[in-house]
Amino acid sequence: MADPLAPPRVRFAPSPTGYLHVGGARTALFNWLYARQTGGTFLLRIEDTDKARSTDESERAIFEGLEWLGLNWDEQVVHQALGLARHQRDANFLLETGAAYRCFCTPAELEQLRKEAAARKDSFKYDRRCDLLAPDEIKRRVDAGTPFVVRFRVPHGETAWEDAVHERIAFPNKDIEDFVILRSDGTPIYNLAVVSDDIDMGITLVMRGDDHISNTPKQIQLYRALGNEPPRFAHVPMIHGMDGKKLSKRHGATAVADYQKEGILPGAMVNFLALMGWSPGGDREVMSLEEMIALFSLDGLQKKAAIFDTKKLEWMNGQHLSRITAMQLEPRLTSALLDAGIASREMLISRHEWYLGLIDLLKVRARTVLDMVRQAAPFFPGPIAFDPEAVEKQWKDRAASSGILEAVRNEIANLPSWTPESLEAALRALAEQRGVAAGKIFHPLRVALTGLSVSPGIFEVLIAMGPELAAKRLNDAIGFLNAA
RNA sequence: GGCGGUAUCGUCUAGGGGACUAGGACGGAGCCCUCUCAAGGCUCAAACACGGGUUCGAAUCCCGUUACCGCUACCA
Repeated sequence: MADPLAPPRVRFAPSPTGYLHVGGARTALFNWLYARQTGGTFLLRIEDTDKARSTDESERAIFEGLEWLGLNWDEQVVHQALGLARHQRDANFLLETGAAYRCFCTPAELEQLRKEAAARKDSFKYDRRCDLLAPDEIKRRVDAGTPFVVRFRVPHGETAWEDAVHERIAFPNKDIEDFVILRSDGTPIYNLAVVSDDIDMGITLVMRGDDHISNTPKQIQLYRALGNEPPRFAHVPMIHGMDGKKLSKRHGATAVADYQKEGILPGAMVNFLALMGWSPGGDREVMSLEEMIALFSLDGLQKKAAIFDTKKLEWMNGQHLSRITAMQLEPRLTSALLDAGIASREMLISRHEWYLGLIDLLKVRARTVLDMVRQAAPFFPGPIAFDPEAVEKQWKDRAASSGILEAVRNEIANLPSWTPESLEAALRALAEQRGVAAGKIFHPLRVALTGLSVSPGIFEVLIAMGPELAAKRLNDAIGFLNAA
């Protein structure tokens, strides 16, 4: 920590080897919230030193995921691979200062040593044999072009730090082996690259998953050997699946893009993610991004892994759906509607007021925007399917149902005014006239209009549909019933 | 195996020595509202892993045990 008063600099450092995972998104979110609250800087670094696994597509997926969530980063994106020269310089510096040494052991030899240790039921730790090589022997091998890796010589003692979420964590150095920092091909290993980059980027707080706890003592040693004070560390808990294991594809969707496709709002996703491992205290749950920025605190970070519960995510989404305005929701629903082929852009533009009203009608009882798409279909001209269960339940007696629908069609066709009140009055009167409960009219009518047994209030449905479409839906239903 | 981490309702969590008969939320059960479904309101079931300390007093502090998780690569 160079200057405790300087604004913090934090980073999110994913490796581009897949999609943006919800766990990664959550780590990014915490860093982002911290930076935004403190007036600090949030940086993005792509850890692409593993050429074999890194792809441009995954890098794009990470950008798109973060953008969708609204987690904008400051400054230029850093690509770790571009720091190669500096990584090598740092490794050489450590070699020169004697903090590191060359190791000529081949992977095969190492493998053999591991096997032997396993046979003895010992835990393997590199025995430093190459550190014992005489200087002229080392020179001879280097001159002969023998490949070598660079290993960091872990000093005696203990490495400890005050973690922002765990308090003090300490490792006896004897348990840390002399780890490799530079491969025989001259490329850096993770721990070196991370420390070199974090120093270079001026990172003051490293907030990351707690699966990095055991890397931390190695990194602290590197900071010191490189002549730098280590930053603060905050190790946040993992996110697990419902079975308590690390969240993976087996648990269903783990990519934030999957939730985007399923119609989760970014605000809800971020809100839900924030609550996995963080609590503002009290009973606060549904929050906007702004509220979270204001409330965020390292003190509220949880130590325990959280289990990803999609049920609660959906509930959260429902909450955000009901708080958001039709206007705010419009762009997201529009693209979903277009994708589903339910409406055309022209249709939505030409009846904009009506469209906004429809959104208000639907969003109350939807949990995702995909729910809304499903519920929106009947309000557009395309044909609808009659849900078999709804038919079974509400149109049990086909002839009678058909009769009711015809009566309704005639009744509302001649209505002088087309308002919720006039429609309700007319339909209730019809029920009375036929000597049946109002529900006996409303329910079959709902199936006729929407094909479903679930919809907004029936009069609102009629209004939103308008006389023309409603008549068409009724005729279709009557035709369906008479044909059967 | 070694090392490290964690442990409050099924799940997310509040709690930071007395206010705890352990609070809220999701999910579950039920009731109310009601043309259906949501939303909303109300009610119920549901937890301090175990064992020792420390203390007048422990969910809260300490130590063990157990369970779970992570790391243990020339991956990140």
